[in-house]
Amino acid sequence: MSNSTGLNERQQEAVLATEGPILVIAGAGSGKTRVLTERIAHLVGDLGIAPWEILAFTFTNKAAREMKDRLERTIPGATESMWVGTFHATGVRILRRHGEAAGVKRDFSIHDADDSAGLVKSILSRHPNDARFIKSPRVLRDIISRMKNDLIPPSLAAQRAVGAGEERVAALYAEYEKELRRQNALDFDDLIMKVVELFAASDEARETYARRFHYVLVDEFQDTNAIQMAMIDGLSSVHRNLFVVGDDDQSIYSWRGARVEHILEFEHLYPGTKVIRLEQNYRSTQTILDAANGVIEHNRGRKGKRLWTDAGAGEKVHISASADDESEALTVIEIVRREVESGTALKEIAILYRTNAQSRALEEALVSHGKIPYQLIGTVKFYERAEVRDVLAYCKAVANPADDISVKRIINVPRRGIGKTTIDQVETWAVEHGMSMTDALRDPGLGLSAAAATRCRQFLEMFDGLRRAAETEVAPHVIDAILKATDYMKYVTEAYPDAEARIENVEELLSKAHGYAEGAEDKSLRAFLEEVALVADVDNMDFDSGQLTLMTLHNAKGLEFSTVVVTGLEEGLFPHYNSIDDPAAVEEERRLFYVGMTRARQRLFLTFAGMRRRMGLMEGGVPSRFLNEIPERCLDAPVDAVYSPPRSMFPSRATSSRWTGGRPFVDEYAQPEAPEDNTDAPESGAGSSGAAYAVGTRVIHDRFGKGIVRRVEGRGEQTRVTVIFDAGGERKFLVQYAPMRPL
DNA sequence: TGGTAGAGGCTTTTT
DNA sequence: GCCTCTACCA
Repeated sequence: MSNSTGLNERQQEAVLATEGPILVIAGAGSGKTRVLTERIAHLVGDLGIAPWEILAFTFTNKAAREMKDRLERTIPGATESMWVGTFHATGVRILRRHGEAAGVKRDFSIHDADDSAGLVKSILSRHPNDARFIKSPRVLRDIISRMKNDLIPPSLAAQRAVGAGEERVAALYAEYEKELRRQNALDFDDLIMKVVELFAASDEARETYARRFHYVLVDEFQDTNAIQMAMIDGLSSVHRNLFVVGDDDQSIYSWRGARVEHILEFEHLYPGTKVIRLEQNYRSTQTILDAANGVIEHNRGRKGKRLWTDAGAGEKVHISASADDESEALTVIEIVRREVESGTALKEIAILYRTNAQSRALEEALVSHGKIPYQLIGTVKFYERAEVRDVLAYCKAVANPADDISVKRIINVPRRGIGKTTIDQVETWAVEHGMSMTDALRDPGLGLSAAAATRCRQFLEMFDGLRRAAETEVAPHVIDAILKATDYMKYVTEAYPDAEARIENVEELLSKAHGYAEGAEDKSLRAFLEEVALVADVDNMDFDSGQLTLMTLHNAKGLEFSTVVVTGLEEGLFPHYNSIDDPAAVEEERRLFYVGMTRARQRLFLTFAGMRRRMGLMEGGVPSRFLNEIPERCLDAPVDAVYSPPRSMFPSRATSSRWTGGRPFVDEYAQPEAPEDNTDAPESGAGSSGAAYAVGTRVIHDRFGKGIVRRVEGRGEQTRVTVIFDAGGERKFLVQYAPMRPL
């Protein structure tokens, strides 16, 4: 066996077991990436398997690139014909070749999440009655996405619909699909789903791939959803050499349809599966592992494993409390400063948080401190900036003129006097006649006013010129032509006060296109767009630039750092409000915390704040239940000991907050509650004023007005009530502090 | 048609 | 607290 020295017994077993279905349960830091690459190297280098007979799925493009790089170092040239990529990228590859058998035209556009939401929005605008019952286009889009990921087509959704609401959702879903087809576009989910449909429709297509791929490997298997599983199953249906690596404890994407069950049930799905467990950790200290193990053991739905290391105990996990999010940020800076002082490189430090919104306080503190260079992953993504999206919308429309979402975005940018009225008119005509908007513009029956018609004709002339350019020119030249034809830079200069930064972004897009054209085989605009559509923010992370990294816990998956700070460990934030009532959701939050903790090699810091600005309001919080789940011997101080900041820190801040109305700092730690059995019991709790609340009590809140108590939890000082307000909305309060009384 | 100001919604996580 | 959408006026 080549290059496999230094592997432990279990790892070697995983590398060498090449035939049949294999499930590797790989704990955090157990060297799974190494096993994956060694295994491929073994297949190619020792067994003489052709690279093009191997297919490997990774979670991000970055992971794919890294795997290829590692392989290239072992076996130069091996990865050229090997398929290593995300499910989405692989789906596109298959659909460009064989999509037509599933009704997918070759020049399809890829609609990203924003495009899809825009499409849903325009559908809802045609159904004002439905729009009233659906909170936002995004919500409906997410519902549709979930159905697609669960392999539910519109017809099945309609069949299964219970009640008028679900029937309408199914109908809107059907219309959404119809619109995508009219626009010759696929959304993210389609990139996988259409492959599954293709395989179902054409055995020939399926077998073409299944015969070719003798070995199929899947990384991060715990985060695959139903369509991905169906795709994997189809692709491995001939040779059945399916090798999946995952960790049920690190499943954090159930909200995207991912199913841990795929790991838990793999052995039943694929009889004869060999299961290999990797539990030796090569990353963290024993103390960090003990802390993480202690937390994750509170979950029920897991296969169960216990990570160990021979790296030694190391330092205790550090816990610190701050009065509010601003001082938490200062604490973080202080931690970073000391780490750097003691010789840790900035690029070896990561600050993690549950929600992107938390990055603001941290970033502001870093900016005013001014001496710590940092990179922020994931907030305003490059490809989501308005100016970048504008230029890309031109590209997409030029590559696929049926792409109405893109056409609508650019038809009046820069301003050319084609306003809302005209656009609506064109769109209505297009939808009614089943044609694209650009075709509708050419339709003599459209009947625009003379002035509007002239402007539209001018637009079309320019647009057609760009189309001709796209047929022959490489991507960067087409973008150049777009910028010139529209005088886009001049528009940006005039339209935005921060034009300079925006121009830089456009220039960066252009240079990305140049870079792409230099390396890629297919230099066409369409190919470039494909590349761009599938990159995630994580793909652009740079860990060699000597900067501190700030990102969400989700983004930290698969990474490791010498020092990790997990911030915002408060009930309601982590675990998040939206999860707190659902035990399964809390377990996922716990897994997310587990993922965060196990990113750390040497030192782990956990911080929380007594008050936090949330959507503009100050809200108080108690330490996360997760902190109490860490064995005390692993901590440098007991949670409740750090959680008693001097009261004097508070009044001035608290009284200035609109939300708390000067409520005092909660200074005792609230124990996580026993499973609640009093959900609807009319149990009363005593408020600070001695007022009693029961389910159904009418109340008045100083800020939110009148409402009715829906739920009472806890007792004594910890009594919390959930109130539905007449004005709409539902909120949970600690009775003791809420400016509220019974009516 | 385009500009502006005020209201309202939003924030859980993303390929 | 910020961003986006809408309504209204020029």
